[in-house]
Order: sequence, then C-alpha cells, then structure tokens
Amino acid sequence: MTTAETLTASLEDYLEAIFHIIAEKRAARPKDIARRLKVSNPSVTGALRLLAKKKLVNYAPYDLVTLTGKGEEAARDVIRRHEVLRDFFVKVLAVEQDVADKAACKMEHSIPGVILERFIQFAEFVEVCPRGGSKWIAGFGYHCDYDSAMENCEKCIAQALEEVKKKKRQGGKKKMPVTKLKDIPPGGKCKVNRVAAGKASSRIIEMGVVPGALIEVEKIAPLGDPIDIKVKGYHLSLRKEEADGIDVTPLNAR
Amino acid sequence: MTTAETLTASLEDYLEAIFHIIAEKRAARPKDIARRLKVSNPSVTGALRLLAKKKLVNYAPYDLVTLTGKGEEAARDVIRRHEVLRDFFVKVLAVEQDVADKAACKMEHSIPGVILERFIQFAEFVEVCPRGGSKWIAGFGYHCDYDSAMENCEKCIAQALEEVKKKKRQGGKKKMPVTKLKDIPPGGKCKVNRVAAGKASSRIIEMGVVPGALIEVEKIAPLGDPIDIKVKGYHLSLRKEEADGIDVTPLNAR
DNA sequence: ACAAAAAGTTAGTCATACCTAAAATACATC
DNA sequence: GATGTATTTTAGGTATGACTAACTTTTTGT
Ligand SMILES: [Mn+2]
Ligand SMILES: [Mn+2]
Ligand SMILES: [Mn+2]
Ligand SMILES: [Mn+2]
Repeated sequence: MTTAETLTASLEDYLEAIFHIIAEKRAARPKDIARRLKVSNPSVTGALRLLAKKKLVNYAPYDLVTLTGKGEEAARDVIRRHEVLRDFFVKVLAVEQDVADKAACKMEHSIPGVILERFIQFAEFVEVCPRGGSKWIAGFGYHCDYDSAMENCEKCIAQALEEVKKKKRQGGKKKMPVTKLKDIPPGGKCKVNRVAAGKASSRIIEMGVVPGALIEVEKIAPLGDPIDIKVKGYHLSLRKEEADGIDVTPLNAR
Repeated sequence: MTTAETLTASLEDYLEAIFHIIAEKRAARPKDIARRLKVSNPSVTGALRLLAKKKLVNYAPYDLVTLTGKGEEAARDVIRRHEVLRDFFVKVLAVEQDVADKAACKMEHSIPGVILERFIQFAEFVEVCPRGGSKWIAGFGYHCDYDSAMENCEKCIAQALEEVKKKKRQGGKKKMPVTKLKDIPPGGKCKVNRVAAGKASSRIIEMGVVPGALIEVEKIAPLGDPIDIKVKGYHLSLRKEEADGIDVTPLNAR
C-alpha cells in the first residue's frame, strides 16, 4: 500500500525539485536544489537529512542525491497535484501560465484528494460535454477580458445550436469513428472505447485507462514504441503492444 | 491603502475564528478561540500577542478580545477567500459541504488574488451563460456519480436546444424583465442593470455593484431596510435608499 | 601535483507554532 | 468575604525551516 506519511509543504517541494533535476541531469547536486528552490545550501543539507531519515532520498554527505522508490512515488504525486491545478487554472480559468504555475505550487500542498479528482473530472466534463467544449470555455475568456461580458451571446448561442444539430445529424447517420490509440497525433485527445484483454492490460487499466476515460497523447517515439499519454493527471508510458489494444474515439474536432 | 502585511496561515485562522466568535457573541474569549481552532490555551495567548503587535486585535491580559479596524478588514478578507473557494467546490465541483469547507480553510491561505477572482468569475459565467446554467452543472453531478458519464447526453442536448430556442423567442418578443433589487427574494440572484446616481451610490459602486454584476440576495430585514447581499464574494449590507436605486434583471428562472 | 575555487557541511541563531505543567487571576457561589 | 473552579498566563520544551559564518571536502585549472 501507499504509505501516507505526511510530508510538510517544504519537504514536498524538495522532492519535487529533486525529481525535476534528476529528469534533466542524471542525479541532483545540493547546489542545483538550492538554486531551484531559492534557499541556502545549509537549508538543503537539512532537508536532505530529513528526507533520508524518511527513506525518500538516497543521501550520503558530499554525494549525489537520488530518489528512492518511495521518494519517486511521493514526488510524482506532488507533481501530479501541481500539474492538475496548473492546468485547471490555465485551461479552465484562463489564468496566465506563470501565475498559474506559482499558485499551483503553493496550493498543491493543501488540496485534498477528493477535490483534486473533481478538478480533473470537471476539466474532462467541459471537454466532453456537448454543452461545454473549447468554444464554450473560450467564451469565459471574453467574460474575463471584457467587462461587458456576454455581449456576443447571440452569436455564441447560434453557434452552439448549430453544432448540436450537426452532431445529432451525424449521430443519426453514421457510427462514432473508432481508431487505435497509436493513430492519435501528439497533443490530441481521445476517449477510450475498449481495452483488449491482453497480458499487459491489467497495468494500464489500474492506471485509469478504462472505457470512457479521456486520454491526452503527449509524445510518440520515432518507431511508435513508447507512447507517452496523460490519463487523470497521471503520466503514462505505453509500449506498442499495450497501445495496440486500445480502441479510442478522437475528440480533437469539436 | 490596504496594508498588505503578510500574515501566516496560522494567524489568518486566528483572525477568522475571532471574527466568527464575535459575530456570535459580543467579544471573543481565548477559551472560545482555543476550542474553535482545536489548540491549547497557551497557543492562543501567543497568537494574540503576535496579532496585537501587528495592531490587528485589541488585547490586554485577562481581557476580552476584539478586532481593530485593520483586523476586521483582514478577517473579512480571509473569510471571503474561504467562502469563495468553498462555494466553488460545492456549487461547481459538486463536493460535499464539510469536505469543501475544510479544504477551503486550508487553501484560502495560498490562493493568489487573481485566481480567486477567476473562481468568482467562472462561477458567475456558468450561472449567466446560456450554454452553462444550473442544469448544465447538474450534468457534472452525473459525470461524477456514474462512471458511464454522459449516458443521457441526448436528453441533455435536446433540453439545452429547447431552452436556447425559447430564450430566443422571448428575446425577440418582449424586453428583459426589469425589477428593483428589493423585489428579489432572499436566496434569489439577479444581474445589475443600472445604479441610480445618488448620494450613497459611490460606496456601493466601489464594492462592485455595477451594471452587469451578479448579485445574490442573502437576507431582507422585516421592514426591508438592511438588505444583505453578496457581490463578487463580498458581503454587503445595503440601506433601503441604496437598494432603491438599483435596477436588476432576475436570474432565478433559467 | 597543488593551490584556488566551488560545493557541501557544521555550528549557532532566529522566528513560527505547537505542546505540557505550573502559577496567577477572575468568577461564581455559598 | 472566603473558597473553589474555570480561565488565562508564564515558563520551558520540541519540531520545522530558514539564515549567516566558519569549516571541510571535492573539483578544477595550471
Ligand atoms: Mn509544485
Ligand atoms: Mn509547492
Ligand atoms: Mn477559513
Ligand atoms: Mn484557514
């Protein structure tokens, strides 16, 4: 089970920083951590000793720092909270990137799991629901920028009406388009239709790749082998054989 | 100007507690504060000395505690953040009341002003936008409760289509209904059309009661004199003469 | 190889924010 | 008005989390 040892906000930030530095270089030097978190060197030494005591980092004086398994798990969890909040602020609330990022890194330490999941679900709902969608969210941008908020309401309604009608016509004529996950381009989003029961299916199902789930494709390696996706805020790397068993409906063209 | 002395999360919570206790009784006793915040008595004494040093509370040993003007302003600010977050969690994200409240009281200390305003604006946008609305938000409830999310999508779209059409017909035939603020019942919401330029208009305009603003009526006193409203997260108490100058469009019937 | 520079650690300080135990004060009641 | 109880404060302690100054170790350049 996931040990729920409570970490302080400060220690979570150290873990987060160490993870990111390791992702860039191979291991983290205390100096890098200090620079990134804008604290003094002795502060880093202190934090590393606390983290080592909790078995979250491998640390010996004058040595490079790496994360233990437990530490990486904890770091990923912090980063997930950070990214979910940041993305909600940017994509739903139309907040500026760097403001959103700073706020996310402050709030990530106090958001309960239930509410984090709701942030994800809401963003997905907006994406998926015919009454929501990116065009509707764009309307919120207007609502923020111009004080005379819903001036162009007429236009917005007409458009929504059109789209709903079109969707209905399409829905009546032909089936929803079904593709393989590998055919979704990087940056594209899709909804899972079916996960073929294969050897590796249990792992991906556990991570949230189930029928109905929203997937964002992040990166596809040259030969299509590791496909990086994001599901419910989790970054996942799928092997070709895993991805091949996933049938999806593309969502890009709304 | 509002002195932006940075308060710690802990001190903000003390201010918040003191404000609420004073609202219930006349003044706050350290014991009340300790009970409410679930800390020991000496912790309260310590906090009160810090707050007194910052001129936020009137405090003398063994005496009752009251807020200074500055202290009340700071307390109201914390409470506004708390309520805005809580209401967003409950009304938009469909989070349970007490979970939302606890989370709000943790996150209120780290949310930047810009994002707080966006939370308010988004909730208002959902309320006001013809593509949003309470029925649409209810759809998010389904999306959360049932895994087979948008099963009843067809119905939802049809309904939305109907409403948009009806709105359009109404819009073509007759003018938007205009009422006085005093005619909105407690719990009702409305949009400000016009604020008559009177003696007291500058105060309420400063607080955000401007054309286009969304108002929620909270309480109307027996003779209609103090009308308690909420605008952009601020609780306001309007005198009859102030309320009389405010023309609104009711929003209840969507 | 060795000195200088850079990086890292230790030691010691300070502020917040809790706590318990003990002393002081206020109040309530007989 | 004495006395007991509840409240409040003081005293003293712990833990986090930051800092500076001084020391040690490692790295780097010649
Ligand atoms: Mn972060
Ligand atoms: Mn952070
Ligand atoms: Mn609060
Ligand atoms: Mn709080």
